[in-house]
Amino acid sequence: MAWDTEGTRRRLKEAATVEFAQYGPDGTTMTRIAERAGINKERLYKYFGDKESLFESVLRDELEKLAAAVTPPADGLKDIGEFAGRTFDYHAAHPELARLLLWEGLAGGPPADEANRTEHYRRKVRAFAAAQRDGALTDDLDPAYLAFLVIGLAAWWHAAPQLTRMLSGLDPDDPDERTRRRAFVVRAAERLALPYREA
Amino acid sequence: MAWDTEGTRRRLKEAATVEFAQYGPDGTTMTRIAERAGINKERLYKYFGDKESLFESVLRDELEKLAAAVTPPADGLKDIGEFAGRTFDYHAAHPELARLLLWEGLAGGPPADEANRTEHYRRKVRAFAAAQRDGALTDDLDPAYLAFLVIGLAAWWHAAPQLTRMLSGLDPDDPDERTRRRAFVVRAAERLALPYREA
DNA sequence: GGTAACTACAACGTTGCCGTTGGATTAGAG
DNA sequence: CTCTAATCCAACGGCAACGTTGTAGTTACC
Repeated sequence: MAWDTEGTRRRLKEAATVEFAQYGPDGTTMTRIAERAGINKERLYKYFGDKESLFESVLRDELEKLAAAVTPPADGLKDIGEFAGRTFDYHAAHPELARLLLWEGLAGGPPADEANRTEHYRRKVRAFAAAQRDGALTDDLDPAYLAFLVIGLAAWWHAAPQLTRMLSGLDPDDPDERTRRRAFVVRAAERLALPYREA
Repeated sequence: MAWDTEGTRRRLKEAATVEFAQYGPDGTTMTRIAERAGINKERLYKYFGDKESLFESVLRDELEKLAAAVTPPADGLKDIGEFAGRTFDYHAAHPELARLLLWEGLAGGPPADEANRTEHYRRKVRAFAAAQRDGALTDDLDPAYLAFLVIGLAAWWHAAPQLTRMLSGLDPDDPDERTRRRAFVVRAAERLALPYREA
């Protein structure tokens, strides 16, 4: 069988993603990551260094995937509901990302890949501000906070799964429930961000 | 000096609250809790059992404090903006609670004190539904989701502190920044939940 | 004064994880 | 075939955490 170092690397990182998302940086063990990947633990250290570096590497990858999958709408955010809906879809399909972000936030250290991410968010804020100037979005709210909140609309469900269960009593994995949540996210984003319409 | 078993208990729990909020259930050590409280570790086990029980006890207490401090408005939620604002104030003044809730959510086990909390939330949802029937709130949105989102409005800042820093570049502890955030929360809640007004 | 409860202190056994190492296998490249 | 590089395997040292225990001192209460 041929050497497949890229495959080895990929399998390790996939396993690390699952484990980190599930158990967090503290609760995850390097041994279990290696076992899940079916690869010797020693490979982890050769490829990724220590646990912290591995976590950052995992998070960076997942953020890149999100950015690639959920492109901002070309029409200047006037369809902000759908944009929020698509962000929600991504998080629903990839719940690991939200969890990784929450672990990172709770850990409290400096964010991984901070420079790139900051630039990415600043671009988003500028797009929101531009849409406000065009009248596509309400100028009643600060664009940075608005962008922050739209992200929250999509991710908050994963941040407090206990609350959703206690509040609604419904299974988050039920397809109907997911559809309802998505519709809510879309409408909430519209109510928040669109200029008031005539009643 | 007189025995002060209640004081000992309280000091231990306060120390545990700080440590758990900061480092999470995994990152917290019983030894450090005892050191912070200035009380021998062995007392922890006599009073609270193992680490998991202590965490649940801490969380239960903090939730009770929130419920006692932020009472639902008597006027049937037509002033939902202020209600959201007061919830925000509480979380801003007691950031431990949000962090404890996030740790709990990420851990994934069954929520501490589930029965009481479920009942508490169900009451909230009924209040929202009643306000919708009265026309004080829009009936465009599911009351459970709406309640969930209003909580999120107040807590999301603490869930993703990296994002707020990268998006706005501002210090969350700056008083002016806090005032702005509060105003945003109030307006966002109103835009979300109040019936459309004539433009 | 004697007894029971509370507390302090220190050390313990056990367990588990991190990150490393040395050597044995396996596969490709010249 | 030989040399190099990737992988596996097993074990290691070091450390820190959990939860317990035994002993000694302190306070309340009868």
